[in-house]
Amino acid sequence: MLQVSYIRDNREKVLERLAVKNFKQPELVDEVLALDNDRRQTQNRLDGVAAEANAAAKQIGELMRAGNKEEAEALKAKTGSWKEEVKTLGNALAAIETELNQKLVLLPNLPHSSVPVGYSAEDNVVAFEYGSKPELPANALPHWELAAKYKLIDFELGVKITGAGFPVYTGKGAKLQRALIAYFLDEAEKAGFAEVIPPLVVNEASGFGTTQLPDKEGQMYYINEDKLYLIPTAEVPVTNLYRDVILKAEELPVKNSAYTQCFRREAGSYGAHVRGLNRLHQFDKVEIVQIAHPDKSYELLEQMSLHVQGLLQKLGLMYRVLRLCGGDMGFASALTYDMETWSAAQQRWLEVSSVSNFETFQSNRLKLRFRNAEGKTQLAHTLNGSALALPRIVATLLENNQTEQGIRIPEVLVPYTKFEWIG
RNA sequence: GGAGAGGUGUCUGAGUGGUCGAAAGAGCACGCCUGGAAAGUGUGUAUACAUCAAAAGUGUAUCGAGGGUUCGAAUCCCUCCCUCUCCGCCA
Repeated sequence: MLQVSYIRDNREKVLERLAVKNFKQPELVDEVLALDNDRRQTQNRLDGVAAEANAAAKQIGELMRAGNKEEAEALKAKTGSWKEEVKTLGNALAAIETELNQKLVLLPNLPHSSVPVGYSAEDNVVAFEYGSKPELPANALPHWELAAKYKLIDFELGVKITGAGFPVYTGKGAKLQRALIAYFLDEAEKAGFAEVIPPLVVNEASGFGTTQLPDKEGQMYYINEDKLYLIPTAEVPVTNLYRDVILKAEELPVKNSAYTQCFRREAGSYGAHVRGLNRLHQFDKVEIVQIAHPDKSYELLEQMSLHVQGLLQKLGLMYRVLRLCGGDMGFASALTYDMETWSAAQQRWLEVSSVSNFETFQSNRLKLRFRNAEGKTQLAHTLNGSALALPRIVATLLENNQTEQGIRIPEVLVPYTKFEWIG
């Protein structure tokens, strides 16, 4: 969430930036500022009264110790009104803060100056395109049919034991999953990301820290009995590793990678675009996360983008990089690149990665800070990216690499799969 | 699931009504000492908010969370949360 002090000092800029994000309730900014003003005034008065009451209490203690009971009693008699006022002002302050926070969490992050103006996915800018469309055999199949033909993924079996969107990977399909996970983790390690295996369920505080809550609880599976959420991405547990932490400047950047399964309710999705592996309730993903010094975060974002692109290149996939426009960017992001691979049989682009810099938007909620050169605490920047999400990579691999003889496994994966062909 | 113990600063740990943001030790930082290091020694070492142009300073809050008693709460009372130990179950 945005820092109130920043909004206070940069009202015009905040409004101008929110407009780029196509934010519909700019009036919230002034409401926040008014409440902030209230808050400061109220706290000021409360602090003053509390100071008087504290001083009196201290004096009473001294008088009692000196055995001066009469004066102590006289002073006691005067404390009643302060007590009342402290309570009243305290309640008022709490109410103001509650309202302030309710409004504050509704404000999205401010987009970086390089973010293109736009309203929807149509307005995203293609920043880079790599590779060329593969030539497929005449009888080319979409991945869900390939998966059935070679017995790689059984969607119906998943429906039986769980429901739609929970595929069962079988045979070489299962091995391919494991190979991709291991390959992505190894590549992340080479790039300096330290692997962690976090819990797959998180508490409410974690969901709030990375901004899934309070807004997007509908996207997450919730375990009512224990008040825990199934993670929609490893971003949530991994970034929350550093909640309430003050890092040393020399510890930055913190770089972690994690493979987790991800769970998304994706309520209301249907149709051809969600067929097969295109959209699942449970899927595998390797995520990379960084905690960065504010001066370095954009440089690191570019590095993460290049890391993801390197993976796609080594897998031999045609892809493009999108610079998301303000209207299509996530709530918490300041700058996002989406990577999409070309799915040759479906004849469409599939999003396989999203790399974002959240600046201090998450760290402000997480209270994730570092000690800067002046020895003061300062909010760190958080970044993350998928490197990579498996299902659509698998979809693209199957479709784009299909031949008359079967499906060719990319060279870099063979040491992991231990087979070169599916077929 | 049953029984018990406990939550204090970076850590260990003292503190059962006032002088406690909190002893002591460890750690860490800086200095002295040293040819250099170790040892020794000295000093410092929470966070947030407010006030201020800013810093200094000052005020307020925070000893798991919330509420209560009291002039005054880390300390007493209530509720909740969490952790640990033992037993049971179990990969």
